[in-house]
Formats: sequence, C-alpha cells, structure tokens
Amino acid sequence: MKYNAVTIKDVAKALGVSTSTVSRALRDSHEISPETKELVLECAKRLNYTPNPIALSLKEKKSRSVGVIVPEVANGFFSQVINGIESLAFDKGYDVIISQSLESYEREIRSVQFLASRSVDGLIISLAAETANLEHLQQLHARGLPIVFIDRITDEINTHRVIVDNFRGTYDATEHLIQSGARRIAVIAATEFLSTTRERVAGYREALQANGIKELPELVHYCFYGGIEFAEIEEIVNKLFTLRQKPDAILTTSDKLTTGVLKTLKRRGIKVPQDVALAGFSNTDIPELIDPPLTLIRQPAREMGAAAIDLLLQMVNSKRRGERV
Amino acid sequence: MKYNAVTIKDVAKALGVSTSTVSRALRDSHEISPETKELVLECAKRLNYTPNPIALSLKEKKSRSVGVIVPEVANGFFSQVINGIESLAFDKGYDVIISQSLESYEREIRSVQFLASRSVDGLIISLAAETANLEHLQQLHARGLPIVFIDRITDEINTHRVIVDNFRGTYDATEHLIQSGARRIAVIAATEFLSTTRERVAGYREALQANGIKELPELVHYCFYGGIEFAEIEEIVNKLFTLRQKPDAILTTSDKLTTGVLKTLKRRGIKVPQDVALAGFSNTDIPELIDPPLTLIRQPAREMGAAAIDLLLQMVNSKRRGERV
DNA sequence: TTGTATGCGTTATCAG
DNA sequence: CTGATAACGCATACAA
Repeated sequence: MKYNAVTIKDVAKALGVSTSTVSRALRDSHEISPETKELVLECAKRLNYTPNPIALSLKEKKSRSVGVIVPEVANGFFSQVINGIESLAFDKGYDVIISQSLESYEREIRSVQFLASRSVDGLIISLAAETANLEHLQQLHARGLPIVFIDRITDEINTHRVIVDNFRGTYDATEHLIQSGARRIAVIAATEFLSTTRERVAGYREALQANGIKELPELVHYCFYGGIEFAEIEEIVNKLFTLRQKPDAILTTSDKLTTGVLKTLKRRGIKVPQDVALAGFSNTDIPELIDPPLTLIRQPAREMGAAAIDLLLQMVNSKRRGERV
Repeated sequence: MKYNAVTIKDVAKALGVSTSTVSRALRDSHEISPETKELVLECAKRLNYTPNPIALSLKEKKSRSVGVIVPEVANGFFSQVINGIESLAFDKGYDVIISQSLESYEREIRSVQFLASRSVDGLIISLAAETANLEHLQQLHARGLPIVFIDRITDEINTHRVIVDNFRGTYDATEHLIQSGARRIAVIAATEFLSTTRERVAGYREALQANGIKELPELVHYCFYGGIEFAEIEEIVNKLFTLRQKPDAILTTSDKLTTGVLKTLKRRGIKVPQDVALAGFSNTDIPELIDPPLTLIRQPAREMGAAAIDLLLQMVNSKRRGERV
C-alpha cells in the first residue's frame, strides 16, 4: 500500500496546472519551460511527492523486481549468494523477491509460478535437489522471461549460468587426500539430479583414475535430503564405518554435507584426521575453527551472486529496448 | 514483466462477453449464472489466463508483498529468521522483498524508503548497528505502515516486537561461567545503540552482581562493526590478552562476535577452555563441532521470523478492513 | 444476470 | 510550451 497519498494530480491541482505538465517537469522533459519546471519541482518536494511504482509498472509492463529461488536461505553458500545479489540489485534500483524451494520439486514449481505471476522482470534460480523435469522453467523461458542459473544448473535451457569449476574442486581435493596417503576415499554427495553433484563426483573419479586407484562402489553415496534432513547423513556415515574395510578419507560435495559429516563423526568419536581424513565443499566458518584444518573447497558465493544479477539485468535491459517476446 | 499476454479482455473477446462478466466469473461473484461462469472459467484456463497482480495492486492499493530489512543476509541468525518469514509468507501468498542495511544507518534509510516507495504492505526490520535516530521509521509508522521489529528493537515506536529474553540469556551464561570458576569475565558486545546489546550486557552485569563480583571496566568492550569487520574483534581480543591480569572467561553477545572471537583465539593459540572459557550467542553449527562444547545461547530464529510475519499480516489485514490511515 | 462506464497513477500522443 | 485524452489490467457502481 502507498503511504504517500500525494500523487501527481495533487501537485497539479495545488499549482493549477495539468498533470501532464507535472509529469513532464518530473521527468525533466525538454518540452517545458524552466520556470514551470522549477515551480513544479519545488511544489512536489514540499508536498513530499513520490512516484507510484505500481502505476509505473502497469504502464511500462515491467516491475523493476527480480525473483530469486534458492533451495534454502539458511545455508552458508546461498545466503552469501543472496547477499551478492541484493547488494548489486539495490544499487540498480531493483527489488529482490526471495523464495525457497526447500529442495522440493513441487515447491519449486509453485515458487516459479508465484514469482512469474508477480511479474518479476527476471529470475535467478538454483535448482532444487528433487528437480528432474524442467518444464516449468522452459515455459517461462520460451515466453521470454530472462533466467540465470546459479550453481545448480541445467543443460536443458539455453541461458546464462554462473558456476565455479566443480570438477576441478573435487579433483584437486581428492588428489590432495591421495597425496596425504589416503587410498580408500569415500564420497558423500547430494542427488545425482544436480549438475553440481555430477561434476563434483566426476572430479573425484578422474582423480582416482589418474592416480591408479580403483573406485569402490561401497564408498560412493548419494543422499537426497542431506541438506535438510540430518538423519540421512548419519546413516551413510554409519554404513561406511561398519564396512569391513573402513574408508581412510571422506569427500563431501556440499556445505551442509560437510557440516553434517563433521557432526556425525564427532558424535561417534571418530577423530579427524587420525581416524579418517576429510575434504569437501564448505562456505561456513567451521573449517577455520576446527583442528586440524581440513582440505576444503570454497566457492566465491557473493561474487557468483553479483555475477548472476549482473547478467540478468543485462538480459532484462537488452530485452527492454528490443524485440517483442 | 508479464509473460502472459492474455488479459481479462482477451477471454472476454474470445467469448463475446464483457470484461465485467469475466471478472465476475473469475472472482466467483454471486451475481453471475453458473453456466457463464463455467464457460468463462473453462476459456480462461484454455487461454492460460493469469491475473495481473500489478493492475490489482494499483486498484486495491495493496501489493501483497512485505519488506524485510536485516543487517546482513549472510548471517546464521538472520538467514534463519528469513527462512521463517519466507516459509509462512509464501503459504499466505505474500511476496518477501529482502533488503540489507549492512549495519549502515544511511543504507537503512535508503532501504526503508525504497521499500516504502515500492508499496509494501508491511515491514519487518531488525535495526542496523549504526541506527540511533528513528525518524525514517516513525514517519512511515505514523502514516500507517504496519511495522514489526525483530531482535533489534526500539522503544521509540509503539508496535509489535519479536525478541527473546536477552537478559536471561546472558545472565544464565554468565552465571554458568562463574559456577565453572571464572572470576574475570570479559564481555565483547556490539554497539550500545542496539537494544539487544543493552539487554544482554545488563544480564551480564546483574549476574556478576548477584555473585558478588565487581565489574571491571577494562573487561567490557563494545564494537561497532564487529559483525562486518573482523579486525575490530581481533583488536579487542589482543587488548584483553595484554592486560596485566588477563580474563579467565569471555562472553560474546552475537553470532558473529562468537565466531570472530573463536577465530582470533585460535590464531593466537589461546586454548578454550584451558586458557580462557567462552560463552555467547550463536546460531551456527560451530559450537557443536568444537571441542569441548561451549556454553552457548541460541535463539529460535526461524520461529521468531514466523512470529514476526504472523503479527505483521494480522496488522495488514485488520487495517484492510478498517479505518483509514 | 449482464453490459457500460469510471477510476486507480502515470506517461504518451495529440491538439492547441 | 501546455492541456486534454487515451491507455495499461482490473474491479465495481450503475444502468439495462
């Protein structure tokens, strides 16, 4: 709701001129005399006039707002991404509307449609773990909605993506574990649906191979809701440590997974790195505080967010002064 | 922008009826025949009609969106708060527009005005550390904008607030430190401007007094940008540990302060709790992972967020069917 | 029950 | 240079 009752009409009435004149003065049109302009501007300020963005949106068919859908806000990585997005968007005068998929496909669909129906000018999204079907986004994309994927991307839609070198991250981390003497390296990853998972696991595999180590199926674990439900991680760790031949290292492919595994190991009294070495993705402060330091893979989350919104606004603006959708 | 060109007019034209008829059918008005309603609904679905929320907002003078301003998104506590807000708001069909003050007064003013000008129906805010003057919010409040304060509140505006018992938190934590043998308990707090700081430091003081311990000025430190700038925390810790009589315990009054102090201690090789005991607020996973466990004070951030949005929407709705502002 | 006209705040297109 | 008018998409008071 507008808490500034004063409209362009009010200042027009106050000055005894027409609304068009006021509009022109405000928009700094060239077709207006300096005196009237001055007059209008003064009056507008005095009356504390502020333009109504809703009316503007209706007229211009754009809302100067962007939608952001992440799996979960309360997550080190994603909250940093949002930080980057918001900072830059704010400077450019764009609203940032946040929605969470909570890793649920159904929730993601609803979020996407909700935001689309709210007329966002563009969308930044990191896919939910459950999402395997991209129709809901393909539709919008086909209709011309600018979309940028971040971190968890898809090949099925041809648009900008912002990612880090996931393959490289796990490749290097795995190799580091091997250099440190590990041979039985387990990996705990998120859903295979996720692009990040696939790339990261591929890096792990390649590193093993490059070092002549055979991959053992019993050491590779995927978890669906590892980011949300802690129990799943616990179960996997338990399984790993009841193997006849226990792993001598664990690689984790996400923030929450890393934290979850650390927690579980601590509860079970398994020491890192004495009993098992650990490496993985993390954007929290945790690794810095743990003794001894872990091999961790960080993502420049804030910068990724900034890059995403930057790309998005470029698309939004090129579309504005361009072709019909 | 709307990616659904089809409007109420299109379906009216397609059916050869008037827009009002369509509107009525869609709004399930009683003044319409079941047959035409059926017809319209079918056609609307077929044409994939979705209402334009912007036009609706313009007409009804409400946007079904709420603004949220927090000091920083990438912060355990606040991101959990946002999680709670978003979850509930989404279910009720409200947009959540996020903005960060980054602890800056000037930025907070701009955020507030930005959101207000974007016609949010209500505002949830946690004040910036710098904010001492509340005019920017008083104005909006006077004009009738529903506001709910969360965590960092103010007495100067009479509206709903969502907080935990801050006094109690530090009182208990301090007492626990004392029970464990600490006598020279330092406190590292955020700005005194913040309600949370005042209440938390008060709890500390009261606990000292109740246990017959004299407060030592050299052990009480406030930091302005502790949440954002790490260097400040480091400096305070350094100062504390170059005192002739070093502290035997430290109490921290926020998430970032707790993490920051832990980091600094680790870098300086000061062991917890052997060299110094530690207690404080934290909503991260860190304390659970550290050995030995710290005395920590947790806030039910998600629930606080949910409570805030619940209160806010109540205000928004009572205002809707009520008095003019 | 349905259609017509009006207005929400703004800008663009015409006349004057 | 300025004023009147239409239009954006929708809901509604009023007329039929």
